[in-house]
Amino acid sequence: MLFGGAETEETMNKIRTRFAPSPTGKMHVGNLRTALYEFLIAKHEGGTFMLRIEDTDQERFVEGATEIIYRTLEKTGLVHDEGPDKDGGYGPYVQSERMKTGIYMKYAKELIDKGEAYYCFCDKERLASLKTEVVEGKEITVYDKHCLHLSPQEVKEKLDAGTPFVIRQNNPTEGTTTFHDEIYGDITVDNAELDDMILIKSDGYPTYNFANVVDDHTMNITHVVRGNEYISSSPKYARLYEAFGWEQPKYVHLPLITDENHKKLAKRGGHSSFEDLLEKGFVPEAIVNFIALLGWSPEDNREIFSLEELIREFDYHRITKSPAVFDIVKLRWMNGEYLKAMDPDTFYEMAQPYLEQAIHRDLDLKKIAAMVKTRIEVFPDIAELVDFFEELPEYDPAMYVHKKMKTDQASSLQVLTEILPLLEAQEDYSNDGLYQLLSGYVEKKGCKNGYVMWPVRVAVSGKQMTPAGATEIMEVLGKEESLQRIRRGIDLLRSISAEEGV
RNA sequence: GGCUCCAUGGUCAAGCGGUUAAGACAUCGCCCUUUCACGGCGGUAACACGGGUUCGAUUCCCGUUGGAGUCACCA
Repeated sequence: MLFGGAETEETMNKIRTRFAPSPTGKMHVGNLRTALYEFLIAKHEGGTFMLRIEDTDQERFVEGATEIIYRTLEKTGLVHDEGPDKDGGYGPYVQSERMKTGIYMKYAKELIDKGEAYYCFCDKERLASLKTEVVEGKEITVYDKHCLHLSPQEVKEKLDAGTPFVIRQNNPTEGTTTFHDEIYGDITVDNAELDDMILIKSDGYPTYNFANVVDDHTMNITHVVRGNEYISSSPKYARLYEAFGWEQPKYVHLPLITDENHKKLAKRGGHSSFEDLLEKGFVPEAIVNFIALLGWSPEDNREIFSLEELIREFDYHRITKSPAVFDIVKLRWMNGEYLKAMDPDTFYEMAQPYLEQAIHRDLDLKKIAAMVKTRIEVFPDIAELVDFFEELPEYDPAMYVHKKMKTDQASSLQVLTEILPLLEAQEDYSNDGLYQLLSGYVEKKGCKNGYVMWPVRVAVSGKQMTPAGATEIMEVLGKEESLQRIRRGIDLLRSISAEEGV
């Protein structure tokens, strides 16, 4: 339930959110989850979801990273309404291009005029000489406002001389600054904690901190949604808004997604990027569904959501505060649910490469796909499930012993020997035909189904577990191969009993 | 270390002063079964600790402890 004022304000001003990644490599799930929530917050209210590329760090720029961003958004269905490729009247949508318009410098100078920022000519050496302490291997420097006290004359001289400079925010040293977060509530810090952060770098590019604020404001972003790691710098952003006299957006800070050691998910470190997950055989829908539930839950107990359903259900007020461990085991389960629900043709299409990699002989892969569909969680699981189709493995005759089925090696030998002629005579090698044949034998024999099915299955697969029953396997294998495998089983069992006899 | 945030089972989580403290994954057991899986049924397992406030705290406040994030001319 919203307060009256907020409600009217929200319904009048259309929500605008933005996903603002920097093209520095892979898209890890933390980023993706941020994008997802930004998308959902906007779409839940019929608002606008925008993509903005933050490429102000030319050193960290990675070739192809922008393409990864586009591809990921496309595959996950997080369609942006505005972006570099979709002008919505707020462009350019790439910060390096925005910079060319002079926008950042213009606003930085406005701040200088107001006394809220200043030129700084300190070089690396001076900065290094500043009071620094080393904590856990990290150097901590607090700028001493040295250049704030330069006279206008001195500033002009240095500028004219072409001395390299940066522009720093001029933060107060007394009092406190408070900003309101939609999830975490009011957060207050002493202004003494606020460093005079750099707004414009010596290469003329704005820092993330500055560009972000300028862009969010000029692009009319209503809800700034971002990871929790930004919460400690948010007071500085709030001060920037104040300094400009701009209205603050709503802040929605998201709880961190961590690894199993409860540490922030690193961009590096393997299996946490969207692309890695795809490679590991996860489907985008499952990934999206899973990360949606990392930090948010619906009112009921439902867990399986399509993107459309998420849009409908997503209320950002139900976002959690505490961090969530990225549990790949549960993702696997969820992925399995998606595979089971998938229509057979789509499943076959996606499973085909994995099947072809495991099986090179001319078998009905479609039938095999249907067998494994409900038994795997991710596609790579297929390989070890179907490898026996390719070739009958060497197997331990002890597999013929099954207490519950009341089978042992002797009984198996007998069963196989007795049914071999029946199978040789059988023309219909369909699952139904074979099942009927063997059932008939069972009936005549007056034994349990498993008493004959078990040894047949073992003979024909050579495996402890298979994705299907004996007759289904034989159907796929065909008459010739099936008979061959059963004869091999008989040979194996005979040689054992001969040994024992001696 | 300073600052900030967080704290319900192994994990994701519901709960928003009075509940037998949901549900899901994982785990264990049973059933079903042409093995395994699927499916069905059931079990083990949690409010970090100490003070308050209150008739009554998992829930509100304070502290302790623990964890995390952050402290760049990176985002």
